[in-house]
Amino acid sequence: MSTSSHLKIRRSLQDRIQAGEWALGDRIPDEVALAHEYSCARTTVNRAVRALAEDGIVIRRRKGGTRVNPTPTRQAKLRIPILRQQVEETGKDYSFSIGKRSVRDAPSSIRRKLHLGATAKALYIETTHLADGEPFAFESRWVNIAAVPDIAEASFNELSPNEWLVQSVPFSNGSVEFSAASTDRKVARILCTEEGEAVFLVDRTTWRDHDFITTMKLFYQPGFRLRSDL
Amino acid sequence: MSTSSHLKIRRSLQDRIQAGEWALGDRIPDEVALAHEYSCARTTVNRAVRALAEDGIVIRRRKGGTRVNPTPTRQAKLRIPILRQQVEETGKDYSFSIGKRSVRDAPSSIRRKLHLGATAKALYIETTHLADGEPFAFESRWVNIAAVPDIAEASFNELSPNEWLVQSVPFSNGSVEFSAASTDRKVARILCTEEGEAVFLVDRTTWRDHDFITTMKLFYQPGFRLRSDL
DNA sequence: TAGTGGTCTAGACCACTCA
DNA sequence: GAGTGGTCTAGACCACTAT
Repeated sequence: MSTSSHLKIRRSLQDRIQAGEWALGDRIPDEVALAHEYSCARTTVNRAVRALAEDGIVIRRRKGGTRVNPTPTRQAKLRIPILRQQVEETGKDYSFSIGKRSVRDAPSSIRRKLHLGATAKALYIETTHLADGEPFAFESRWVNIAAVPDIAEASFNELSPNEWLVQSVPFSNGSVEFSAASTDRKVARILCTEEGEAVFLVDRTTWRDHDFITTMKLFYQPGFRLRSDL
Repeated sequence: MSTSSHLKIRRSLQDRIQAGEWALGDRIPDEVALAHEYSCARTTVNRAVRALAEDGIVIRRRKGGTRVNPTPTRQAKLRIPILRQQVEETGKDYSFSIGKRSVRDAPSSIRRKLHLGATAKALYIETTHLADGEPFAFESRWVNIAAVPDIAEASFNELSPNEWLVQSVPFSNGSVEFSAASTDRKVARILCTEEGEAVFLVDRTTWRDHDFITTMKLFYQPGFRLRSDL
């Protein structure tokens, strides 16, 4: 199970940078030199250094060479799991219950967000996600029916709207926003907590090409934490 | 400015997956077949498909082939900028002010977190980060002096503790946790907001190899949102 | 203009794992 | 055992950009 050579080189270079062999902003040897030093093909060095660049450790420019990133900005890769997975990872049973479900005129804020016309109808669904029967998160979602007509007939007996959409429109584009919110009376009741409590809020909007699909707000149980390594 | 071939192939494959040419869990052609189809070397296909695998779009196994990920888990890459950048990106002027600063016996919760001995001293610093003079975030930080002795003499006239540490110990490891918190009286006063208001909280711990360096809590102004594309 | 990274190729051998 | 991805090589040409 010998580690691959490009990985060894990658780690070696990262260690040398951490050890201070090159300071922030310093230029490190070019690929040909490193290939000679590590006794391998330039392609292999390229792969190693390219990986460091993708992680923001170094910055590369043709002719300018490769330099240690002078403004290190660590990036966390956040996995955004489906709620079912998020719950099951804690060893609990996942279930959900649909609260409201109706086709309505979308309010103007949602019409703007989803680029819908003034007369467009949208599907509104409220879902409570449960862990061992206890409320885990509350989801309030708008779906652009024109983009996903099948959803009008989905039963959501087996799959939550969340999962249904993921399976139906996988790998669409989207954006997420994380913030903190105070529970209003309604959300507090659903999450079995006090009004005004601070909860973690995820705001997510999804589209495919130029068709806006859905937007949702997800209010997590107080105490929820989203964790990631750097 | 023709796009590179591996990128074209990557996009083409992703489009074909989105278009439903292969369903979730389906196997896509192997590298040799794709290389023939796209009239290029297998190496080039490999790079394209490898990128898809890194994004979680497909799952690869030797002998098993490459399959469309049946449980698509989108991952957001969150840039975690230095606060100065975060403020300046909004077009405002960044500044900071140091509140408390003292060397103390670390409380037991911090000692546990940083793996410090019972007698270890630690540096405690409170920093308020300002945007155009208005409070933007409040930081409460513990530093393991044994790991970064120089920090005892740092003046923090130019650089905030945050920036000082990034420059002094770049590319260390760490973890981040995002959550929501209610402001207590002290934090509310510093952020010029009401007690009990919901704020976004970042909890971050950093180490180098096996030396624990620092841990901090960062309370953002109410209304702050952390955004990312999927 | 020259140096450096970006990409591509054709071929090779190996490691894993499915049947 | 055999099929597939994982990696590596040696060489080539190109694209960008610092000087």
